[in-house]
Amino acid sequence: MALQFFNTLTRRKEDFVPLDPEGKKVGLYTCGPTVYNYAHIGNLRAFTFEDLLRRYLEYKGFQVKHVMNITDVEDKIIRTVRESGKSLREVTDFYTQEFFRDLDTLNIQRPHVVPRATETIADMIKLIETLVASKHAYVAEDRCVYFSIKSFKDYGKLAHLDLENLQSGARVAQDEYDKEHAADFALWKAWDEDDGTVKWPSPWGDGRPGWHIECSVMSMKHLGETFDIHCGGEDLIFPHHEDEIAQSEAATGKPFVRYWLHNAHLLVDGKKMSKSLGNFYTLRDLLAKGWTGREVRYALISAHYREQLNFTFDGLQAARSALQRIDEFLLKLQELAGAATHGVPKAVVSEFEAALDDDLNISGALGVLFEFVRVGNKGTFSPAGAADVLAMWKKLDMVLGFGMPTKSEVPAGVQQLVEERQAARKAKNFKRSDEIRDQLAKQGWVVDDTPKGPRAKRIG
RNA sequence: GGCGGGUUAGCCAAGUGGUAAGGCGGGAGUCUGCAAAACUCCUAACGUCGGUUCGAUUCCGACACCCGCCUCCA
Repeated sequence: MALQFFNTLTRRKEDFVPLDPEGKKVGLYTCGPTVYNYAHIGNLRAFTFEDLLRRYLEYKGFQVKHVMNITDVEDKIIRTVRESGKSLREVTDFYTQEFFRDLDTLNIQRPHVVPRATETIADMIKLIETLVASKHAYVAEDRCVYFSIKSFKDYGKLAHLDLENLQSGARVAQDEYDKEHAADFALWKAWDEDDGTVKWPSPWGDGRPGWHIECSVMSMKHLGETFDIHCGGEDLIFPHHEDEIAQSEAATGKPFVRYWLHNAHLLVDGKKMSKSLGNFYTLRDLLAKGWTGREVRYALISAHYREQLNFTFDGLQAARSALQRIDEFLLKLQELAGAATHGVPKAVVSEFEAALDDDLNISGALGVLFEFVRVGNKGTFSPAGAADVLAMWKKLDMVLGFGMPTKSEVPAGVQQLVEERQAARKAKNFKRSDEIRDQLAKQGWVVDDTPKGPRAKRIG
């Protein structure tokens, strides 16, 4: 079966065929963070989904050029700047760095190009000038430049909205009476006092770019006027991505993006994450509670990206146990030298791929792997067979990013106690052996007595 | 009000017009001095009411409940 993605634009699954005539290169743009605070696990779900997408594309042999923006000028950032007394750059540099640290913790691959909004302002002004010249945009009384949605006949094609419905339901900010249409959106925001020192010169006076224009400009700059895939959370469908389409296509006259992929949000304990409910978590919160990056990665990645994910600590515990099951299997293979050859069933790889080909059905793919683990645990492997399986798993892990387990290094002191305990057991001095076990536990080590002798493992 | 998604065992979560993967949990067993870990086996499910059909959890239509977007938001 061909690789298929659910395209928000058409609301159906479509075969994925890249723009590249040779079918090799893929342009991927993922909406990046607004760097005014630490990322929360809801944000990180989007980035783990996008990581799975990119890894699978690469696994399938595509050459992916992955671009992700950093939004480093925006209302909330300006507020943080004002309140902290720091410079814009100090604030955004700090949270950008922390953001990438989170990505590393979750083993998310870094994008190839990470443009910052504030470094792309000249290009944004150029695009806005084009839109003003072609009457798709106008300068209002308030000195802001707005995009005129009436000038773009396809407006609403992504979100499946029409203009009348937009007006009836939407709350319209009171200070937006300068606009010709309530849903017209700012391309350029005129400076006001609250902005402090945050401003750039433009043909329309000092100010700063609107949010939507950033993504249009940064994506087209690095991927071309039409590119393959654009991702983001489902909340971005409207207005953000709708507006990107409008301004980009109005400016270039070409289709902007071919496949739009959006991930559903996550809930925590069945409720929308919010600070007031006390169910708001950043990655560092979870790390502080003793969870690891890969456990969080597993929990975030193991449900289909278009389904709402209910994040719970029970779920994290399930992720931990599931990973332990995988680790035990792989560690066993690493140590094993059995009699019969088992070999790698070809079906595993093809079924794994078939699941992911179907709009990244990760649950199905993991199901295939666990099925294999169960069958594999029953069989025995020759050294060559075990090596084959490990090689296969390593390849599949390019997609999953869980990493291969390694035996924990046992310090000499610990190893000595383990041996002492084993000697005591041999001598049937169980009182002594249990004492040593307690002693090891205090040092953070647990001993498993396997048929092949004791094995020390670090706790946690 | 408009647009969209969901409802599968105790929990999480795939999928299918012919009674349904997987993970976690639970139970039993193997192993062990006892444990622990591991492994094996077992366990249990398609919101309600209609319709189409030889047959529906799967298609269609209602209903109920949940959730998202429509406003900064992954």
